[in-house]
Amino acid sequence: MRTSCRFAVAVHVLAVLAYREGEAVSSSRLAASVNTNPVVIRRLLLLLQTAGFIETRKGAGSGSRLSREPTKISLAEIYRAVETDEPFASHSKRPNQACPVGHCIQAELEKVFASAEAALQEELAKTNLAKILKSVHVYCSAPNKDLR
Amino acid sequence: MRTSCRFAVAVHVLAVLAYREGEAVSSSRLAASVNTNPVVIRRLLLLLQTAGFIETRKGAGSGSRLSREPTKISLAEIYRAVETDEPFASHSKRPNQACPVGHCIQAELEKVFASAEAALQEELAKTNLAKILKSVHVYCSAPNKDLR
DNA sequence: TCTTATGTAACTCTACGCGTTACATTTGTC
DNA sequence: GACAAATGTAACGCGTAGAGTTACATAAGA
Repeated sequence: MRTSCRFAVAVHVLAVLAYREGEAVSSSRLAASVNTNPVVIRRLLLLLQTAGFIETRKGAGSGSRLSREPTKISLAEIYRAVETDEPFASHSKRPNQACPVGHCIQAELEKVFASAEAALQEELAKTNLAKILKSVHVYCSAPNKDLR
Repeated sequence: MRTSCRFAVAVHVLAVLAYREGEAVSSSRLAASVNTNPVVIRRLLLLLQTAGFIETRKGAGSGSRLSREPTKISLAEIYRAVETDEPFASHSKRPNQACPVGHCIQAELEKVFASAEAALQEELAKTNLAKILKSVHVYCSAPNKDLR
């Protein structure tokens, strides 16, 4: 199976930015929250910029902040922004076209893959960043504690 | 993303067995249709045996055949039989528990992942092997031609 | 006994994601 | 202008996983 944690980290990062409500957060601080390397975060931030979720500025005291309301960012959009491949992969080599099944199986599978992928994204679209953030607030009784 | 083509190949193999309607098919012939190595097929056949989709016998003239009607084999079952990992992966390292977001983001993500995975499988459950086979027949005007 | 086929181990090749270091560049501050 | 802080980005190493391949022991029918 595909096993990239980009989607998980992307939601995490955006949740932190939403939690900080417009304050600029550096890649180092985001990396400290995710527990990874700042460069990994910066690579991800580029994708989130392209998708229009965040703005990033260079220089001292700068960093990234949300450029869209958390209610306007669905998990499906985040998924599409950072996940390049589809969850399904077809044959690595072309099936034998002389076999009736091999001849048309890929076309059939493509339809199945497409509908499954659509169902997955529709489910993700039901949740947005604000909902995720709400859960964070529920679990976190002391929201003003120093986070890194 | 996860990118194993096991699911695609599994559907392909089962479709060939369904097409052959109970006739024993060797891993070599299945491999020829999929266009891969027989050992790759055999490894997959073991999973399909465990799932109860097929029976396999050794010896001359033997091979695998379906042990369940194509209408009784849904794509969701095939998916679960051969795909070990989930389409989503969480953080590679544990998030910073001192951060409010890091502290509870994984639990929230698990819920999201579970519902998305469920939606995906529900969509796959709408299709079964018989439907796939039907499409093959539609496309294939000469079903008795020599297939390998 | 011979042939055919599976089960399975062991190995290589390849691709990819993550992590890391390094550095040029930009931007704000003193 | 000098300095500090931050991003953008290249380059590399590491670990993992799937696919493909070879080889061989074992089973089963002819």
